[in-house]
Amino acid sequence: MGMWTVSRIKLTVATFMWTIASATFSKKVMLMKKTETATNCERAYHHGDLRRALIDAGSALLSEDQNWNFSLREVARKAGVSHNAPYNHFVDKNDLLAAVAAVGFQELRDRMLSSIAGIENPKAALIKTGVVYVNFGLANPARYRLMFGSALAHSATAGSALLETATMGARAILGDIILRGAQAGVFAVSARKKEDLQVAILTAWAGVHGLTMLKLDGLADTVAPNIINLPEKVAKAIGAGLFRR
Amino acid sequence: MGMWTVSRIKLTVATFMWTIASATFSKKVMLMKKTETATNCERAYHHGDLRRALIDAGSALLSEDQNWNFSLREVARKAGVSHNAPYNHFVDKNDLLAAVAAVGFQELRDRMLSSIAGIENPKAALIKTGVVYVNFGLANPARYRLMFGSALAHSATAGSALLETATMGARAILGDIILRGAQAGVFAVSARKKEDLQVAILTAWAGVHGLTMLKLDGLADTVAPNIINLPEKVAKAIGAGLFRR
DNA sequence: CTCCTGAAGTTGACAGTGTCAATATCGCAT
DNA sequence: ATGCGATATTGACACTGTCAACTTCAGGAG
Repeated sequence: MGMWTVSRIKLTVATFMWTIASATFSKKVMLMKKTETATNCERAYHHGDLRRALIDAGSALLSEDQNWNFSLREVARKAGVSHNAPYNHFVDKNDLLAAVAAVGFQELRDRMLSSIAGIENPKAALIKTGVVYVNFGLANPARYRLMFGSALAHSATAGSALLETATMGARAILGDIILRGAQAGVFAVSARKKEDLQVAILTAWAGVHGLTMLKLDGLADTVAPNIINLPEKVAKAIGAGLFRR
Repeated sequence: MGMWTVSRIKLTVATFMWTIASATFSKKVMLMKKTETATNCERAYHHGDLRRALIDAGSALLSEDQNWNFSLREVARKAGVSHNAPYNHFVDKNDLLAAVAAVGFQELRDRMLSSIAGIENPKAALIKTGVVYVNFGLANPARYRLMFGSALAHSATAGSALLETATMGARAILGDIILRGAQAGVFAVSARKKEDLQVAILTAWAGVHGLTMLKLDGLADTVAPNIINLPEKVAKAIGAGLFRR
C-alpha cells in the first residue's frame, strides 16, 4: 500500500528504458533476494496498484500530446507494463478510457465549483461557470475530446456507470445555479416547472459545450476570429436568454 | 473531358446498384462495339470515376451503420476496389474523410436553406434553421460526428480547403439570418457592430451544435429526458438571448 | 512449514488498420 | 503502333485491440 506510490514513481522514471529489459531485470533483482531491495529495485512482478497507474499514465499522455488517439498499448507502455496487463483491471479499451475520462470530469467539476465560491449572484455565477467550463476544454483539448467522445456513451461496459456519476457533477452545478436563480426570480424560468428548468440547464450546457467543440475544431475562428474574451461574451449571450427580461 | 462528365453522371445515378457493376456497365457501353463481351464480366482495370464512387461508398456506409469508425479499407472494399486504390485520388485517409464530410455539409446547408424558404420573420427563420440543424444531426449520427470530428480540422491535407468551403454554407445561413434580423431591428444586436454580429452567430451555432452533440452522446437525456420538441425549445431559449428585449 | 489456489503479469498469436514501394494494366497522344 | 502516364493491384511493414495459454507470486488451508 505504502509501497504503491514508491513503485509507481520509480516505474514512471524507468519508462524511458526498454520495457522488456526493465521487466526481466526486475525479476532478477527480485530473485536476487530480499536483501537490499531498496535502491535499484524496479517493481515486483505484481505491480501493486496498476489500475491507478494506468489511469495516471493515460492522463499524462493526454496532457502531453494535445491531440492523441487513445491507444491501450501505449498507455500500458507508459505504465511500464505489458500490453495485456490492463485487461486484468479493465474489461475493455473503452473501460480504461472511461476511467481516464472520469478523472477529467472530476477536475472540471472541481474547477467550476471553486470558481464560484462566494459568488452570490446567480447571473454572475452562471456566466463564471460557463467561462471556466470553456477554458477548461480549450486548455485540455485531448482530454476534453475524450470526455465527450462517442465511444464512452455507447460503451456497454461497467465503466459507463463510473462515467455517469462523473458527468453528474458538471450538470448538477449548472442545475443548482439555475434553480437558485429561478427561485430568486432572477431567471426567466419558473422554479416550479420542472421541464422549463431542464430545458434551461440543457441550453446552458449545450451553449458552452458547443462553443468549446467549435473552438477546438477550429470552426469557431471561421465565424468569429480574434475576439478577446470570447467565452465570456458567448456565455453572456447564452445567459441573456435565460435571464428575466 | 466530355466523356468524363458522362461516366460521372452514370455513376451517380447508379449509386444504388452495385458500384462495380454500374461502372463496368458504363465502361462496357463505350467498348461495346468491339465484341459485345459479356454479361457477367466485372469491370475494367480502371474504374472510371473512382473518386466519386469512393465518396459515395463512404456516405453509404455512414448511413448504414449509425456509429461506424471510418475505415479506408472498408470504403475501398465497398467500392469494389483494392485497399490501395484510394491513394490515387486522395493523399490521405483524412483527405477522403474530408471529401465525404463535405457532402454532408452540402446536404445540411441545402436542408437549412429550403426549410426557411418563404419565411420572412428572422426570429422564426432562426429558430427553424436551428431545429432543422439539430434534427439533421440526430438523424445522421455517424455522418454528423464525422463532419465535426477532430480529424478534419487538423488535417493539413488539401481536403481541408474543400471542407472550408463546405462549412461556409451552414454558418453563412445563420449569418444571413442574423444580419437580416439585426438590420430589421428584431435582434438585440446592432448590424453595425461586426463583432457583436459574429458573437451572435457563434452563439447560435454553438447552441445547436452543442445540443446535437450532447444528444448524440446520450448526455442530454441525463439532463432533460423525455421532452417533446426539445430542439425547438432549446432553439427558442438560445434565440431569446439574441432577440431584442 | 508446505502446498495450492487464484489474482496479476507476460508472451504469443490473430485479424484488422493506415501507409509505403514495386508492379501490372490500359487509355491516349505521338 | 508504341511508349507514356494515370490508374489499380499486390505485398510488406508497423501498429492496433483482443483472445488464449503460460508464468509468477501472495496468502490462506492443511
